[in-house]
Amino acid sequence: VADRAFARALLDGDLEAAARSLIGARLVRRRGDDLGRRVGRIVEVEAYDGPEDRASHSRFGPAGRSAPMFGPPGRAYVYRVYGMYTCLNVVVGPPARPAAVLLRAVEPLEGIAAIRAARLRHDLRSRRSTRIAGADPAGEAAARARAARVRDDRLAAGPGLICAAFSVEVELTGTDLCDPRSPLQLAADDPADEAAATIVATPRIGIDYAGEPWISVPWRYLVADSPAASGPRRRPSPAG
DNA sequence: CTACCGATCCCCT
DNA sequence: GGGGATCGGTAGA
Repeated sequence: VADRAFARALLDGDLEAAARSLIGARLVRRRGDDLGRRVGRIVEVEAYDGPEDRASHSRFGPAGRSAPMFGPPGRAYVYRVYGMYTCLNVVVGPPARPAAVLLRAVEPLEGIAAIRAARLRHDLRSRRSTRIAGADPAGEAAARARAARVRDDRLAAGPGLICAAFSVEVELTGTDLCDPRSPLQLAADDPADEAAATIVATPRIGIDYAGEPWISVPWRYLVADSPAASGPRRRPSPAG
């Protein structure tokens, strides 16, 4: 089944509308490493506006890592955070308004074995660098056991976890996510799908340094009650 | 449930 | 030299 193109025009207007248009869209990893095709549904995003938004990386100006935010909509802005994770943004708005939407959670749909393998690879790479060089078979076995217990719908339940699960590295910054030839791209949602999805808005996560009003503006959008959203979750609820 | 903590590295604030 | 658009673990109420 061919992916349906994601219309770039959806990203070129109002910031909130652009962010909401990404909820339900598909994130597709087509190639770029030895793992197979992976597809997931975007269920949680956050909007970051121009330099006046004191939580937005566009406040650093067009010369640094956030340069893609000052370019055309539909490209990726990828950066490393806290040393060991990466975050994936979709650039939105015209270049005159440097803004982006952070992808915060994705529900795996296809290629779940590959998604799980990519996450395990990331987990093992992270912990290997924390250990003295040499064998640590017990620790590695424990890491593998932990990874095996993660439910399918939690495999990309956070901005760092998306990038681990879809092999998004900083080298992919600037990639045109609306180009079907790209190794990482967006695709439209299933027309028979998403109709019943209720989107809720909350303040953004992890930006207390920005001060008000930026701490409180409700620019985090997520599918209500999605089991794949970020943050701690209990076991699957019996009645949905 | 809340709170805190460490890992790790690149960009700057 | 400071600190972060994270995450998983631990301790305690």
